[in-house]
Amino acid sequence: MNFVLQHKDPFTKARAGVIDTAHGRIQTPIFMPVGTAGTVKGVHRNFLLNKNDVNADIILGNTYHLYLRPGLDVLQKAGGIHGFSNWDRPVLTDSGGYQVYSLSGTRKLTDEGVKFASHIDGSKHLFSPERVMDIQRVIGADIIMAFDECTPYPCDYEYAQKSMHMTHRWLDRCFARFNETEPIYGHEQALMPIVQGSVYDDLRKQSAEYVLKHDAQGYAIGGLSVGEPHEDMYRITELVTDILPIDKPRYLMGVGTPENLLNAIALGVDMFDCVMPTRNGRNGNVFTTEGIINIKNKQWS
RNA sequence: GGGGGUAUCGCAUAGCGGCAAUUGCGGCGGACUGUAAAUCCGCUCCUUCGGGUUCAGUGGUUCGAGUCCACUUGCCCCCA
Repeated sequence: MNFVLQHKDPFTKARAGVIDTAHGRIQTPIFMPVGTAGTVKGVHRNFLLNKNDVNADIILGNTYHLYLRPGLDVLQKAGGIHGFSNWDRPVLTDSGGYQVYSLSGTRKLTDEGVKFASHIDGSKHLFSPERVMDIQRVIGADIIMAFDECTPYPCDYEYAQKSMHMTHRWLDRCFARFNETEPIYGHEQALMPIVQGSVYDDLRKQSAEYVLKHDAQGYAIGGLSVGEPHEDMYRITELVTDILPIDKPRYLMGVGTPENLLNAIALGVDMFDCVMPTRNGRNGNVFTTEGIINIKNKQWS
């Protein structure tokens, strides 16, 4: 994977660039539709591909969900996520770090990793940083994410700090495993670290500096858009993008609303993903220049 | 013509003597930020919040009837 920064906005920190992957080119800033289990819910494939429609340069998949269903055997036989989903453009897989947060009721967190009780059948599965790297090798996305803990909000300082250090140790283990393994399907995979530290400036600074010790091809900001005030989200985003290298893409995970996207782009973010358009779309919401409308309400039909 | 069944709040259903009355759908409103979400949460007879008026209609039994009885009406089934 290779990133070329093409333009910088003279008035804000916004940038435009190009990411090249084995499965094609991604123009940044980019919004990546979320296709958790290998398909973007509620959006027809043609609509996703057509030049005049979404024309998605890249979509997301999720390690936890794909691992549980269809499972690694099926994925490997299909030639990875690209074969399984019949999608030949780039794919990024989230590591399951978000599920550490969203499935907090059915998992056990230790330094070794996370023991999940499957939301499908209750079966137990240990996700360690090493295991998550191995799984993402089998899934075969072009960009894979480090295993982290997405901290909740609110999150007290002590917990945020402890969690951040654990995420850092996990990051080192992710890179160690990543570096001692090879892609399975012959195309390059890039591993992205994730900055944590909740809404605490000093932790975020520390985390942003820590992840840089790994020479990655892009850096992500996680643990935001989990219910914190927007001003916290923007302040932390700017604090982190100011530390991250100029010549590497920055990925703000889980963001967001149209307004969030524009503001974060102005703060120097290049990549985004969010379930909001697909989930809200399935629930009848449409974002318009006049505001949000609910097309399930009769007045719009 | 003879016999049997049935009627509940837009639709579909529950109800077997203490009921403003179950559930689903529909309708209306809201929520949703690295997807346990085509999900979830309200409201859905009227009300001046005290209460009022309801289960096809009319009458009856009963302290009390959507529930039991009689008749009327509508629909459904079977036999001619």
